[in-house]
Amino acid sequence: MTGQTAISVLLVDDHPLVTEGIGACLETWDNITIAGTASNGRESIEAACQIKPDVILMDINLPDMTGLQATRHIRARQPHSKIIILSMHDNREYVISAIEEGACGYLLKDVSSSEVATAIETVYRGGNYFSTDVAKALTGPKQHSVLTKRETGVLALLAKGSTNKMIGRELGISERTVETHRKNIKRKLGISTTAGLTRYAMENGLTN
Amino acid sequence: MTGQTAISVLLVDDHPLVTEGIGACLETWDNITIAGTASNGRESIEAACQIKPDVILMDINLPDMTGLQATRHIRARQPHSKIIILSMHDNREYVISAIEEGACGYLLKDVSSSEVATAIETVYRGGNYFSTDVAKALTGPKQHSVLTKRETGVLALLAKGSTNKMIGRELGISERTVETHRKNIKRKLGISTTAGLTRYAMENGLTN
DNA sequence: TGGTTTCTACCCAGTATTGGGTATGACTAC
DNA sequence: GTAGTCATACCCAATACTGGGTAGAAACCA
Repeated sequence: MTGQTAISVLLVDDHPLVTEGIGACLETWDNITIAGTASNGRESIEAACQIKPDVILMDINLPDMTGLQATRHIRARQPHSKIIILSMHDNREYVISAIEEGACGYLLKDVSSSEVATAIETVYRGGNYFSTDVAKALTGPKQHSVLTKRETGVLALLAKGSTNKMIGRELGISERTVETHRKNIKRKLGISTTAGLTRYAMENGLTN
Repeated sequence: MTGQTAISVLLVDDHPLVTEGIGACLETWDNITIAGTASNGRESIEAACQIKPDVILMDINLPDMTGLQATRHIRARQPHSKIIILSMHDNREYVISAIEEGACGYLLKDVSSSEVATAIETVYRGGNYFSTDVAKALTGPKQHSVLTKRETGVLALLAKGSTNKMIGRELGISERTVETHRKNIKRKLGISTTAGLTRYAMENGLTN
């Protein structure tokens, strides 16, 4: 610890082992201090408002909501805190949405702890940080984000095993509408079976 | 480090952040030392033969093979090393297979680093260690009814996106029979939808 | 403002799946 | 030699999904 105050960081991940591990790694940096941890979206929002950390390291897969939803809530209540999304799976298709929600950084699963530290420092100083592969994904030849948000939501529930009726109840829309979304998803992806859709969803990280 | 030699541990996970993190946590225990890390199945087998660690902490999801396949190979070449399976996702259905492959422990994603340390010490001393939820799954009322060969075959095709009719043609049996198999599979696994079956098949490596 | 996309919702007829059954021959284990 | 499992196959009625549509309201963009 030098004379200046360290950057306070809030860790959000539902794996205790991961928060503990990243915490242990980051604590070795003099200018970073772990101000707290949270294991789901609701906790992360509460912790962000209480602790008011400089930087939040947010996993994208949380049990109660996605890291992006948590990010939106936190940005609304605690705009001071910079948020870095940490995608432990290889789902890079959220990058655009993450930026839209106000995230300052996006790290893929294959980063080292020193890169995390660099990212924390960068966003703390007001910059943005995206791991190399993410940057490539952004500039690369057109990602197939063909599905709309609603369609993505329907597909995620579909892949979890919900029927059209259940999805309709869950999303507060008619079963007919779900059927329409389902048809459009299949047309857009060129997939005709439920099994195929489930595979697509799993391979693209739409399922937890 | 006391007078006695520390337990040497090999960490296997494709996320550098996870191996670094767990490593940093475990190094705080005097009687545990990280002898090496590997980020895929092939590397883990090589490292196990070279380093001959006392204990191997093996993630179940590796890029080139499953942790169970790696376990089998290592058990054949390096039977001295005790292997603990670490399932960072919630897939506990591998437990039986893990034991069959010769793993000495099985940890679910929601363990703390101290529980990992306990597990390492336990298996090092010749015991077995299963995190509480896993033990529950093993002893619980739920019969781990295994699928027959035919049922497995049907499930694999199902997960590929085939309809009952297509599966019947492919396997040279009646569509009625496929329906029966499908019913039995769903009853055995306690899954009611096609999407659920597809997920199960993918998580259990039936889709190659 | 005006066009486009997104989300919503429905119609219809056809096909597929579901969840109850029953049943028979073959093979396996004790 | 008999009990149990496996693979086969069918019946039936109910439910779910499919693949064509159309169409209005809201949101988004230029």
